[in-house]
Amino acid sequence: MSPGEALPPERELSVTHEVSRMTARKALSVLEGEGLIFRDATRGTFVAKPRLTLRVGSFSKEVERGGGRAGAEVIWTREQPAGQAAAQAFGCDERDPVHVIQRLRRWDDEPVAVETTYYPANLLPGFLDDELHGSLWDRLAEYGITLSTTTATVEVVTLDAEIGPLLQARQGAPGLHMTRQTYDVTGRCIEYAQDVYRADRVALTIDRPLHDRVGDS
Amino acid sequence: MSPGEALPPERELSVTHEVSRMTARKALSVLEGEGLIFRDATRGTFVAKPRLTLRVGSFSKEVERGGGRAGAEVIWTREQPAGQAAAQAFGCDERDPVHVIQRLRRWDDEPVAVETTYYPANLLPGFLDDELHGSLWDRLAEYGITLSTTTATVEVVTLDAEIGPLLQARQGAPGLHMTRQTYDVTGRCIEYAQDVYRADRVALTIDRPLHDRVGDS
DNA sequence: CAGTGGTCTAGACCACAAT
DNA sequence: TTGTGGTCTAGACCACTGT
Repeated sequence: MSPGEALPPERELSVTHEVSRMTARKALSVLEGEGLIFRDATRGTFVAKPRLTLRVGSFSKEVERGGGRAGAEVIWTREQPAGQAAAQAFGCDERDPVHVIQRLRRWDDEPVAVETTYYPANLLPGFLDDELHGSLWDRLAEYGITLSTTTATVEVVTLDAEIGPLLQARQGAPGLHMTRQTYDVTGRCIEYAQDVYRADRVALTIDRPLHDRVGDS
Repeated sequence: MSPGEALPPERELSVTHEVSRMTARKALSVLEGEGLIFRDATRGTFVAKPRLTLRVGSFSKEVERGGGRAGAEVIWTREQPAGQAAAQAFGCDERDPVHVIQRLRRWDDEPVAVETTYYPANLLPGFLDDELHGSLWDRLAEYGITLSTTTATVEVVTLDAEIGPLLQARQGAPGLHMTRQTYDVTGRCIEYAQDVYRADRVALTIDRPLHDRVGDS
């Protein structure tokens, strides 16, 4: 079947396959989790488009498959105390101020990720007052910051009542949670980020030189 | 609650919270997907240990959290025609022979991943005849191969009837599927691998230098 | 209004393990 | 035998949408 094509209604599937509707729904939920189909509460169930493949760090120019238009929409910005997680990343005090930016990342108008990014406020005065729709790394360059390395941790989560609606996914849908820290050439942590991707719509890809630690698969 | 502690039975939860058992099960399934609890069909429901954190592309010496003992158990080995996916990775013909090794990776005796690895057979005569429990990359070094970079793609899958039992997970549990290609210093693809992790038990971490492509977050 | 998926109920039977 | 989770049933009501 082709993307966009409609599947039979759940009630019809349950009759034709001689199972209860709950059982038919469970089977469809597996396909939904795999990203093969999607459901619309009022219209029905449809074949999904293939997953997008994004590079780690989610860079707008670096989408592998699924051509289209990238976009980042600012949901909110805030200046606040760092708190425990960001303070640990930056090696600062929990009360030190940080800039926080939450953005919705789209591909072809389809929401694929919610990105919450933290920066030390003292390094970046006025950072929140200017353009935040484009590349934040380009903005950092304006402050004379040269980035060097990223470390990221990925795990599977369940989309909650806060993130799910932003991604137009139902609560309970599978998500990929990525925690990122980006360092500049002096080894200082400049960026701390928490990204949540729609796991049914996205695959992540990573290039990694093995440099001096070839070793022990 | 502490790891290993038992939760009340589903039937009891459904009474005390005044919901049907199916509804209680659904709530528990969210916690199970998050890796916070696990269920044993005959013993009950228990609080899980924290997830392990593994580094991408490497293993035994590189576990971040969750100290314990790593192990790799060979499930099977095989010499076969490359097939479409491996041929594309190696840039060879689909009929060229490859060595294939499937191993079960454990941490503290707990199965965390199934790893299926492909190597061009002509480069590695006798590769399957020797020790395969330890580091395969060390074995490659014996053939004079120096590895250089890895590229990996990660996506969320549902564990099927083949992989699920190997990981001692029930069918339908969430998994992380990683496709890896490792290249040597001449730019030749040496290793093609398909890994499946228990998503409820594992987080993946990646270090990545940004080198010459700082860009456009 | 009819039709969709989302949710929930109150049962039922199963396999399995411990007692 | 008892108790556990795993599965399934045959309904029900809801919110929402398009006609």
